[in-house]
Parts: sequence; C-alpha cells; structure tokens
Amino acid sequence: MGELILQNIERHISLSKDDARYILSSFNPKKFNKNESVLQVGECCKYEYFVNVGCLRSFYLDQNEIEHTTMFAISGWWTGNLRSFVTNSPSLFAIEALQDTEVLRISNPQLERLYQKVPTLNKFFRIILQNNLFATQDRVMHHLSSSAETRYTLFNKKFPGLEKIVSQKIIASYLGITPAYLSRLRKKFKSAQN
Amino acid sequence: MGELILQNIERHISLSKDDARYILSSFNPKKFNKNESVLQVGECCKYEYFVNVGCLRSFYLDQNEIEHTTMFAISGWWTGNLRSFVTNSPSLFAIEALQDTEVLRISNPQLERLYQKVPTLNKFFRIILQNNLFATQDRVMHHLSSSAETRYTLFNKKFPGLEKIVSQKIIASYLGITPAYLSRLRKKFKSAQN
DNA sequence: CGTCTATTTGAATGTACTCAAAAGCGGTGG
DNA sequence: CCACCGCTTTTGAGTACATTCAAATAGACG
Repeated sequence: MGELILQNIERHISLSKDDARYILSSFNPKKFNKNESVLQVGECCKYEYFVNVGCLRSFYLDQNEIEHTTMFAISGWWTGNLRSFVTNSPSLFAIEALQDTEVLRISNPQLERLYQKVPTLNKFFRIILQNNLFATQDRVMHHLSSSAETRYTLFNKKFPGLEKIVSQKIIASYLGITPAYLSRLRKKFKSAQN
Repeated sequence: MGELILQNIERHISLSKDDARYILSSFNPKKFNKNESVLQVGECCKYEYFVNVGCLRSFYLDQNEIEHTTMFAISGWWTGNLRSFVTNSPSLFAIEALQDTEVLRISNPQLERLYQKVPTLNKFFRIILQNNLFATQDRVMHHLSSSAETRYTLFNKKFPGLEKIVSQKIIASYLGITPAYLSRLRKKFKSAQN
C-alpha cells in the first residue's frame, strides 16, 4: 500500500526502517470516486496529497467563468494547494478526481510532527517544492514560446495515455485553448498521420 | 549597505546581532553596469543574488531565436537560476543588468556554511522558494486567463515605474507579445486617457 | 553628426475564438 | 435492453486578437 510513497521519498533521501514506518503512519489513506471533489474553492486546503492510483486535477474559474486546469496529478505525484495549506487561507482553485483515485494525505500538524521525528524530510519536501517550481517555470516558458499545436504535442509526451482518460474539454482547459479548437487540432493531426 | 537584505530576511525570521553580522559577511557585494551580463546561457549559476539597487532581468531565446523575459528583479528582490544553482547544470537562460545595479551575492558553499551557522535560514529560504513558486503559479494563471491588454495593465501595477526604465521591446518579451503590438496597445491607452 | 537600434504605423495574414447547429456518446430509468 | 436526456465533440461561418513584413520616424550613444 505504501510502497510507492516510500520509493518516491527514497529517490531523494534515505530512510531507516523506523523512519519509513513512522512516515507511513503519518499519512491517511483516502479514496475518491470519479468526479468527486477533493478540495473546493474557498475551502482551506488541510492536506497535501500523494496519488497512489488514479488522477486528480486542479482548476479554477476565471472572471469570465471559464475553467482553467492548472495541473494533473497522476500516480506517484504530489498535489494540493500549498499556498492555502501553509497560510491557512481559502483556496483559489479546486481539486477533483478524474478517475477513481486512491491517495495518501497528510495534515499540517501531522507534517510538523513528522518533521520533528524525521528531520531529513525537510530536505525531501524542499526538493519537491523546488521541482514544483521548476515545472511551473517550464510551463511559463512553454506558454511564452509555443503555439497551441506544440503545447498539445508536449502534453501528450508529458502525460502519455492521459488523453484517452480525460475529456477533451479538460485537456483544452489545460492547454489554454477552447475545446472546439482542440477538436480541429486533433483532426489535423489525424489526417497528417495518414 | 546591508540593511535592505537584513530587513528582507527579518520579515520572515528573527536574527540575533551575531547572526546578522555573519549573514552579511557571507554575501559579496558586486556591481554590474547597465547592459552587463550577470549570467550567460550555458554557464553554471554559481550565485544567488539579492538586488540592493537597480534592476536585473532573466531571459532566454526560444527555438525561433525570439527573446522571452521570464522575470525582473528590482531592489529588494532575489534572483538567480535556482535550478542551475542547485543541480550545478548549465543555465538555460541568461541574466543581465537593465541599469547600473548593486547586488549582494552568495555562492553555494557559502550558503551551506551559512545554513550550518544560522539554521533558521533554512526556513527563510524555504519561504522565498515558496513565494517564488506562488508568483510563478500566478503568472501561469494570468497567462491562461487574460488578454495581452490586461497583462499589460497588470505589469504596470506590479512593476510601477519600470515601464519608464525598460525598453518596450523587453516589456513585450515579458508579456509574451511583439513590440509592434505593444506599441499599438500603448497608443490605444493614451488616446483613451484623453 | 552619423550610425545603430527602437518605435511607430500600415497592410496583409494567421491563429485561435465565438456562436450555433448537428452529431456522438454515456449513463439512467423504464 | 432500449430510449431518452444531458453533456461532449464536431463542424461551418464569421470575427477578433495578435503577428509578420516593411518602411518611415524617432532616439540613444559614441
């Protein structure tokens, strides 16, 4: 059950058997059904989530009520709203399950206790934070320098298979284009393959 | 000379006189002339920079040789290429001075020593890292949901006065539009004011 | 003062959007 | 198991935002 998260952590720091046991005991397993809400806009994000099985997505509505997907979290990824989590402020975006999903989640007090017991986790979460920053920076750069078509092909490289699972509407909202336009792009790609 | 950086750090953590002195001694002051290069593409980023006076910008060239500005760092801001700094890898982007600029910079070994002496700085830099992430996330969201015109007005709110200092070409490269189009936007704004 | 680069502006173009209608698809209940 | 409902996808036609290219003008700097 907890192998994946331990593997994930041990990619960056090494853990004793005891550490590993304590870490696992600090996380609570939880299941979400497809389309179930994990976090709602305006709610405080009480947990950070590690996805074991399934897929979560973060999204928000802009001033024109248009939905934008900011990230997907598939198996082996961390997600949540860090800003809301650390500052105890209402979340500006929502998180929902795109499939039946199993996560391990940890609350802020649990995390604090965990830092006390296993101080090297400070380093681990700093690295996770850094990687998150780098990924977000990449996304900015990619948006600045690439057309919708290029962003679409990169999406498929970055999340292979997700295209089959996630509705086109949602993929479009991640790419920053309309579903109608994504439909046209796909058509173009299909005809180019033949 | 070092008041600004100490002020900046003490916004998040408290420092003893000794800590403060040791911190200051770990940073090297350096000046860059207007248009001087701070970091070149392909070079390893050996320092993190705190801007005392002036303005730095980070930018890269995309596959079509088009320049994109990823961030400005004005007085009181931190900059550098963290990815290159921590992984010791060649930088994908460059940093240059837009004005005569005075910085305090710190190398990786110096920073490590500093963490030993003043462990609470771990917390400080984690907060800086977090804020960086939040700012970058905001930028992604803003790009997804706003037109060039809106982005331009927000730029002016976020960096008041910078418009007068920085060439339009560079501002356009930050906004993700062409200089020609920014010129048209500005014209429109001017005529709207009368 | 001359040179070099940045800015402005016009005309034509392209990328992506809007609106609307039709077709497809998935889940639910009879 | 099929029929229906609601939502997603497709597609056409028209449009808007932003770009390209080029030429003229303005500004900066040695």
